[in-house]
Amino acid sequence: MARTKAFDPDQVLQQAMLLFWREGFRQLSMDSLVQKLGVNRYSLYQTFGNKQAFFQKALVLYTDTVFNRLLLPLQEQQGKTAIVAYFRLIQQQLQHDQASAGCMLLNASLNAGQLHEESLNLIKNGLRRQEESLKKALQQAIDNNELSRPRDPLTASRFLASQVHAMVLLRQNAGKKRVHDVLEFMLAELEAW
Amino acid sequence: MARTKAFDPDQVLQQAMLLFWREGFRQLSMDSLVQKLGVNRYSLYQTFGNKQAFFQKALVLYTDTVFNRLLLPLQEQQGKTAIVAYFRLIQQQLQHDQASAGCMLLNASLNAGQLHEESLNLIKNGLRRQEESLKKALQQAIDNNELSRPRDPLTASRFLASQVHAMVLLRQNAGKKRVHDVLEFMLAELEAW
DNA sequence: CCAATATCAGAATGATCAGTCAAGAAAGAA
DNA sequence: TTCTTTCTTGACTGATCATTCTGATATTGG
Repeated sequence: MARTKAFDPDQVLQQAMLLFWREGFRQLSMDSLVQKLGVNRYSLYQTFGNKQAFFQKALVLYTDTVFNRLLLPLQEQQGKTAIVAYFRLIQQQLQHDQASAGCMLLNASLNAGQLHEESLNLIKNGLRRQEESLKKALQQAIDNNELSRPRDPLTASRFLASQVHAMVLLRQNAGKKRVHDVLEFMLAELEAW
Repeated sequence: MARTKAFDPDQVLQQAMLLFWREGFRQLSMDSLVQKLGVNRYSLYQTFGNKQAFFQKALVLYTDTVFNRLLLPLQEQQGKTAIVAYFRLIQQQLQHDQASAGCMLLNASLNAGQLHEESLNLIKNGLRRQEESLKKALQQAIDNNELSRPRDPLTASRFLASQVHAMVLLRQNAGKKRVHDVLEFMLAELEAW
């Protein structure tokens, strides 16, 4: 019936996601995408829509394949164990070279001014899921009497989410070892909770 | 001998600093600066140099008048008291409307790709001063036996600096009350150190 | 009041940006 | 084969960017 695409959209979207993650929406130009993806401009527009839609698709892919996957320990394990497992997983992920790009959701939220509402909603939802997963695990920890002193689960979950964000952002400016050490310190504090 | 400037460079730089702080180097165009400062393009170039130099001057002004000033409690007080006073000052500052712009140094460091080396050095030095001020106060706290258990001052100072950064960044995405609550939580944790 | 000189204003330059167009190439259906 | 549909290509548009030029205009020392 018609000519077939000369590229695999899924694979190209994956590559584009990595680029948007590293460079951000505004910094990454369509010219640059054309060059780095090896796909023609117009083909990109026909396949993914305009730049905003393209970024959004990349954001969804990131959330599904990276962000949500990191939340699994919080959902599959219980209480304090789940929280520690989550922090350990973050610590491990931050040792990868890729991690110097930080978190695509956090990066995007800090440059919220350049984005459109749909993208902002995706970001907000992702971060809300993170906070709620932490809150659920914290509530379990409280119910199981795992904490040495009482803490409000809502504020504590926000505190813990901020801790994770701080480590991710630290990784963008500092080396792996430093992040590992500070996270080890943080885990020692958490053990004393 | 010659005509006098129709504007006060110091005052204009102050305004420009607020704009660069809020909007960032790349997002804030010279067109926009011309319009918002009410000063002619060419006059800006003659007075402050190119955009990069202009941003750098704004960065220096920010460091001198905002960032370093916030470090004073760490230098004027001692040990744990100094640290708590610093966190309290941060908490108070984050209640201002202006604070939703975050920290100019942190913002800039997270968009390091857009900046030139001189600006990056200014940022690195500022953040290093923060970390070292915290380390000094921590060392005092350890020497005075103010901590309930031993902690490595270097890692702990990096941890505390990250805490502050996390709160500042939280303020960019969340409302004042939320930041206040989480910081109150953090101070309660710190009390137990 | 004059002349020297710095400032001002707006237009102009060349680069880069997102997005579009028209013509041709490929792939399957008939 | 031939036709139709979709994809590809590279040039093109108009907007925005940082920076500079030019021709005034204003100020101040003499």
